[in-house]
Amino acid sequence: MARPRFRNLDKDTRNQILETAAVEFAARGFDGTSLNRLIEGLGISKGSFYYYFDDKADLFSTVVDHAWAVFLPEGELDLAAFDGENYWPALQELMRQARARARANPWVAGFTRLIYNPPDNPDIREALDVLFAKAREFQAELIRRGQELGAVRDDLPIELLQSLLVGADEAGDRWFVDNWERLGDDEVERLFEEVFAIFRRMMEPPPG
Amino acid sequence: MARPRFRNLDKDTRNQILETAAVEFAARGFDGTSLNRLIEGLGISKGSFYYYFDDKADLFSTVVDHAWAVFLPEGELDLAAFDGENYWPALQELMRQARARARANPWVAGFTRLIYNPPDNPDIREALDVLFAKAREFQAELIRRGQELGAVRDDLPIELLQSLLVGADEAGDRWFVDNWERLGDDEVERLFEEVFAIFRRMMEPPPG
DNA sequence: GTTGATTTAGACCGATCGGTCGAACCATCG
DNA sequence: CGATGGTTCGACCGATCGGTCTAAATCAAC
Repeated sequence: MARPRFRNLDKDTRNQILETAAVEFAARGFDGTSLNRLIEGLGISKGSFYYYFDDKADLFSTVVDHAWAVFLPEGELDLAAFDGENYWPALQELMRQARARARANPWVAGFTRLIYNPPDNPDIREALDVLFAKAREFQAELIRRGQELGAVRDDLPIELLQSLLVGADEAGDRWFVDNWERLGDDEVERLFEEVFAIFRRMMEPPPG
Repeated sequence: MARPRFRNLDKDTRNQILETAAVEFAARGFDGTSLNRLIEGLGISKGSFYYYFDDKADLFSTVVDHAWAVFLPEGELDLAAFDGENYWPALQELMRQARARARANPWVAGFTRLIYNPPDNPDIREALDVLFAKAREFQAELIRRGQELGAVRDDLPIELLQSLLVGADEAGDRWFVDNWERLGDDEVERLFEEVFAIFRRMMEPPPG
């Protein structure tokens, strides 16, 4: 994690550093991101960078925390408030917000892909593992709550169902982000409802 | 593409080079793969490597062609033979074979992810673009044939439906490959049929 | 203005990268 | 045997990498 003095910088400066680094890490991965080019792009010197961060891995860890804050839905999530009546609408609203965040921070989608090709550096692997374990647990809680309510099928290994859903969801996110401008908000909303209906049919107990 | 003399090598030697390179490229990407370490692992010298390949990009292109051969189903695919009766069983069989290939060549799954973080090298970008354009077109043809037969819904942009399906399919592939050993062939087959039923419900016109 | 702590700057380091090149090796000829 | 053409080898090159370090700039307190 960044040295304490990092907090002394302007909030804008801190944000610019973390966002720029996040975009670069998301696009090129940890090893693929050049620290030299990054700080040159930011207009800060090497000495300054190492004054605020221990090393490249330290910057990455800080960015991971930043990414997690963006990934999480706003406000606390009260699973107990989900009941048989509102489970599907509440889930749909969560996904709608997630899609909005994905559009506002397109690098987050790139970040999620880092887990598949982790670098050798063990600190980085651990930071990614922790991040994605949290994300997976969050998704799994939503699914399990649906199973408790009888809304979601429980005849498949939950990891399998979760994999299918997350895979489809990430692909859908990508498609919506890529085509949002062309389609306009209304068409996106209409298609999003269709897509959510597909997700719901994936999750519900199969007919027959 | 590799120099013509590459064909003079034993088929085993050629395969070992291409498979080892494929695994490495799939795991670390183009830029992340070290040519020095690769040839050291293969036990060949730098001089020998450059005797058969123009450069690293040339090796990559050759590997891409190799990957495409593995990705494609065996034998020719006759879309006209798909009719309303056998569309779903035929599609299921195609997916079953794809899953078997994914298990036998796990690096192919890693290869498909390269498209999301392409390196700067324009030759590599083009090789990847061509490869994935072929793959997408192949998938799209299957979907369009289903639409002609009235089996598959056509009220969504086909690229959206295709994205969702491919995203879920790749995630499912990954899960099956990771858990195959633990589950055994029979359980994998049972779960695969459940998963295909999910894909079918994603593709069919929605009820109601 | 002087002092001392904080912050910035960039020259420099060893390691590794992809790629070049000339020498050596080796089989097949006359 | 020597000559020849195909093949292998590894030292070497410039570029770039992440990281170190010292000196200068800046700021606050008196």
